[in-house]
Amino acid sequence: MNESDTSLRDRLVDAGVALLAAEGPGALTLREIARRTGVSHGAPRRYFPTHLELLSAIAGRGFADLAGRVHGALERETGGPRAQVAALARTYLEFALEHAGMYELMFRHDLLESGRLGLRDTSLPLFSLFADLIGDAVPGADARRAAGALWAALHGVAQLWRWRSLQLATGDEDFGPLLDTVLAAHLGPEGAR
Amino acid sequence: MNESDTSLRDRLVDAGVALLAAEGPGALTLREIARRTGVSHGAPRRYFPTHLELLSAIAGRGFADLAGRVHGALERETGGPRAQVAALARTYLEFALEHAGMYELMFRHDLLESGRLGLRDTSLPLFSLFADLIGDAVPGADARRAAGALWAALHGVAQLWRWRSLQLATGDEDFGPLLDTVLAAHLGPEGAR
DNA sequence: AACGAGTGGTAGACAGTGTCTATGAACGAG
DNA sequence: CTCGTTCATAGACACTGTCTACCACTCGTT
Repeated sequence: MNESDTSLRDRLVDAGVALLAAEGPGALTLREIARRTGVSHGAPRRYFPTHLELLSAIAGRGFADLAGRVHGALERETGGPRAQVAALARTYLEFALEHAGMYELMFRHDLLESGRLGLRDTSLPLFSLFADLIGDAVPGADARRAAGALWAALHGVAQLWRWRSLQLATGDEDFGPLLDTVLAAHLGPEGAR
Repeated sequence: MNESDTSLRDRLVDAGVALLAAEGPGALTLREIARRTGVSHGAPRRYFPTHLELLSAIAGRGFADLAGRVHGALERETGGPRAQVAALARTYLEFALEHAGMYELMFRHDLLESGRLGLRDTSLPLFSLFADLIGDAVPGADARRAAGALWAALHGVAQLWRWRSLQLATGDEDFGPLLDTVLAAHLGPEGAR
């Protein structure tokens, strides 16, 4: 038995992540995940008493992944706060678009037990980091409010872009110009500090 | 028979809208809608061959309702383009928060047959109107892009606010200040024109 | 060494879902 | 009167999430 050296719990989440990437959140049936893991449909119940908890564990992988990418991008970008915010924003958007299914799941609060399971513990510190950067990048403003506004804008772009509404509305085919517009609006024009 | 003078088609959508307001998108089962309309579970099929089409018809009511409110708000507000954009934004957000279930459904593209069914015919003109206003309010910018950015921000605020993430992040309990932040970012500070 | 208790997974049942199909009632046109 | 057409009913099917009874296995205790 060389595949049970990783626990069934992890293998279920692995299968879920793969299935999510391949077919989207709608395909994340409990039974299909069990099937792909090679166990019976009742097996997941021992580790995830309910479907929501399994989905939440899968989404947790997404939050951790996103946090890792953001931190990586911030370490790579050393051009001052404004450039760091821009890098963070671009990373966030790229994640949302490249991992569309995962991103969708992460914000389907009806599928996740929102309160529990460290989602808060993963994304709140990330937001605080974001707010600190914004505070440095645009010194005058209320940092938390400004960060909330920019985050909302990014989330909105991610969502509406994936649904192709923004391409239709703006005529763009790349999200770069729109992202620049958003950043300029929230951080001031590019040259400023 | 005094309730069949409105067609079954309309009664189904009515029941769906009511159910949506009462219990959210998850409760919008074909069979439950049929039950509440007082017909068998197979009856809707004649008017809505698939579940998605019924849901799309329900969402269509939402788009029409939103468009009506926006036009009403614009007629009521006569203080120039910037004030009109602000009124539109506030109306949009209030709709999203007061009709949370409907708004959620309207942007669940996995439940709607996005292309078809005049959603495009309802919301694209609305967006063009929006872009024109923006063009008047902030004359320098690319109107479509600026409108797209602001729309995305509004959508993001609506979504994250409902999910209570923004309250948690900003500490606010009313979305007013955050909305002002968003508007100031995209339209310039309040006094300007 | 033998046993009893957990642990971890199986398999079947149940109510509920969306879709499909066969059936039947009502009704207007010829 | 009869034939078609329209509209709704009812049952079946495969599938879902949850629940429960069962069983194989391991491990610590006596």
